[in-house]
Amino acid sequence: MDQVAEAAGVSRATVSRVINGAPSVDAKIREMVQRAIADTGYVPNVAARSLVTRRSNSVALVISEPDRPDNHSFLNRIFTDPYFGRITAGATSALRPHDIHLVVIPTDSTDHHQVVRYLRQGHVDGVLLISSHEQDTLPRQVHDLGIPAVVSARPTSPIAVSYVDVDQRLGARLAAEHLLNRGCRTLATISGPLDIPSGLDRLDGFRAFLSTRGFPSVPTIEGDFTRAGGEAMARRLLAQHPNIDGLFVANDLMAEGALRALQDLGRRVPDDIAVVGFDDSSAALDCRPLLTTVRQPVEEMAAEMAEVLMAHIATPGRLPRSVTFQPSLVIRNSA
Amino acid sequence: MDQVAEAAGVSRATVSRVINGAPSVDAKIREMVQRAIADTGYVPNVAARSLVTRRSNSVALVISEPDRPDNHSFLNRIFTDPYFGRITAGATSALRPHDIHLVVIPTDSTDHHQVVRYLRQGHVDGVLLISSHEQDTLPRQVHDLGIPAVVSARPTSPIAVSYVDVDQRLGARLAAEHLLNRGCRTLATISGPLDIPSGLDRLDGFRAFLSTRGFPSVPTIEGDFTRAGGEAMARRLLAQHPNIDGLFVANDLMAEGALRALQDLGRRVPDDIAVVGFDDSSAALDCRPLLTTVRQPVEEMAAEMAEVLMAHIATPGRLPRSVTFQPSLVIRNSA
DNA sequence: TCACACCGAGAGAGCGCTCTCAATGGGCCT
DNA sequence: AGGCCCATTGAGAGCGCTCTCTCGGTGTGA
Repeated sequence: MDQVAEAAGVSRATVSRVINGAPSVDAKIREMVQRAIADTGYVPNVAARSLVTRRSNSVALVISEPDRPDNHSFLNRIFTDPYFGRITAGATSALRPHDIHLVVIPTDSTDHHQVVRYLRQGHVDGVLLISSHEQDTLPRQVHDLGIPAVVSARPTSPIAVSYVDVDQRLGARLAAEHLLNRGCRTLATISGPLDIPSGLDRLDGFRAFLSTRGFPSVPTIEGDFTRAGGEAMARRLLAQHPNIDGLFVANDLMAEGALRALQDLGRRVPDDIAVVGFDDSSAALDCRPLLTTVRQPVEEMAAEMAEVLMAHIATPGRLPRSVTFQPSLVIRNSA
Repeated sequence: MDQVAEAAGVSRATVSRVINGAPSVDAKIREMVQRAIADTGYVPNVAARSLVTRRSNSVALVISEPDRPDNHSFLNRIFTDPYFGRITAGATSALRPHDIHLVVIPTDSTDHHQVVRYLRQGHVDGVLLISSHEQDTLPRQVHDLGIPAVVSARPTSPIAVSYVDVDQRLGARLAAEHLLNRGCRTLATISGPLDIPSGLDRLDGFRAFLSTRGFPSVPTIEGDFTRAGGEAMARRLLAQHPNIDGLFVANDLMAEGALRALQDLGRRVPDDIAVVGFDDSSAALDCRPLLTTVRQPVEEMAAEMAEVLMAHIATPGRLPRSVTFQPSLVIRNSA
């Protein structure tokens, strides 16, 4: 930096001002400094900068997955579910204009300690926390750290924290309505894990709406949000209730598996049985027939999370607030 | 830190020594300091530390994907292909004991500039670079930066850089051998993209071995390593060559798609046509029938990449070296 | 013409840590 | 017993940057 200052014939302070875009610099001097920077190939030292600004200009995207008793590692699940790619894309797009970097940290409950230590050390200015598991203690721990944070869904315990969510119940209702409108009269659902709020809310919303329309009870089977789980649950569901003609599956990945099971069982979709998914992820387009599904604007939600987080970082005392997005129905070929 | 020093009745220097595990500290004093640290809840400031040590204790995992003309974003591809989850898991496991953090940076060619800037700024001590695309300029750019780096595959241009790879040709040979041993006599392959070394090498190895066994020409169709691509290519291949009885698909994801196509076409697997994949990823277990495939020890390879990188970081002048892993055949039900 | 205000640039003090170098003290050798 | 050496600890100088405070210079109004 001293080199640059000397090359431009100014003081370090002025070089700093130019780099940080301070308005009070003469245009000519600014230009000289910029040329000097280009000539010397100078790159600011981030450590020194954050030492004084107490900003790292990066935020963590912590993806907290419960450890389930299956043979797939949580990393594998995270990198296989298109949902997380959309989250990353959305957050990145919002952060990039502010030149803030995203550090992706996948975790399961076994290394919460590591994550907390990382956050405490001040590597990042704030946290985007993707946590859906009800028993997950990470939201509370992060909250107690006092570091700015935004959570991806309504927290299960009453923590004063900002969050962004989609109206899950409304989404389920859209699915139910559509199935009824098509003429389906024997509805069923493969729910998500019931220890996850989104799983619970979608099931609740689906049942609640149907009961107002004269369907007091609906065959339900609990799934795990994976493709293989969807396939297995569909098989089991149809074995128990062979005459189902409308199926709501709580996410697209399971719906993809369910469609495969239905095909194996010789059911035509949507003629014999109509299927509606949830998410509108890329998996919906991998399905045959193409999946009718409830669209969750995941990218926009992640971007909003990032915006809210940046606001919290900029204004430390800011009160938590929540933002709810509306889902919409995307009609394709499966229903 | 001063607080801790005062509480323990020692100097800052001694506190620093305790934190960094210097051996020359009296056991009693060490203990006092540790208690003081616990009492005060002291956490070292990483920025100040890296300012003086010139180490960030984190490395970047840069996943560079070519931008292909499809409707899925590269982020979606990265977060959908199980391969990257395995890479992350392997690298993490090797880095964790050294308390080094992994910053995952997905990128396509449009933001190489951003990535390079990030690396130049000294956020990380080194780079694990996952880059397979032949025209990818990132390996060269990273190399020119002079920052320690390890690449995931044999670089296409002759760059003096360490890399870790699997013996692709041998893997393809294992597949070919297995198909012949089963009695298949009309073989074909769905290759990977031919502008990617792994795609090319697998095709080459497959053909080269078969020609030594009296099969001078093998029907080949170029795929794109995606599930949908595998399905489409399998359809096309079988339309042109209806009597194929043995198929080598250059990765598991495409093989999954191919199996789906074969099922649609009414071919029984493996009785009518045997299928061998490549990777042994979790997708192999999503297949019906379970996929016979060439196992690539991706986790181990990623861990090795991390080890080599740490060696480079510890010894700046170290000469580049390459490590090649052996693939193995995993026999399941599809062949 | 003078005083005042305001704008732009420089000087210098840290940010919190590590690490070298010097100092102190105890043990051991002669 | 004296001296020397090694083992520990303390003191203090930076690491590279930002930012406040100060100062010089120019413009404006009376």
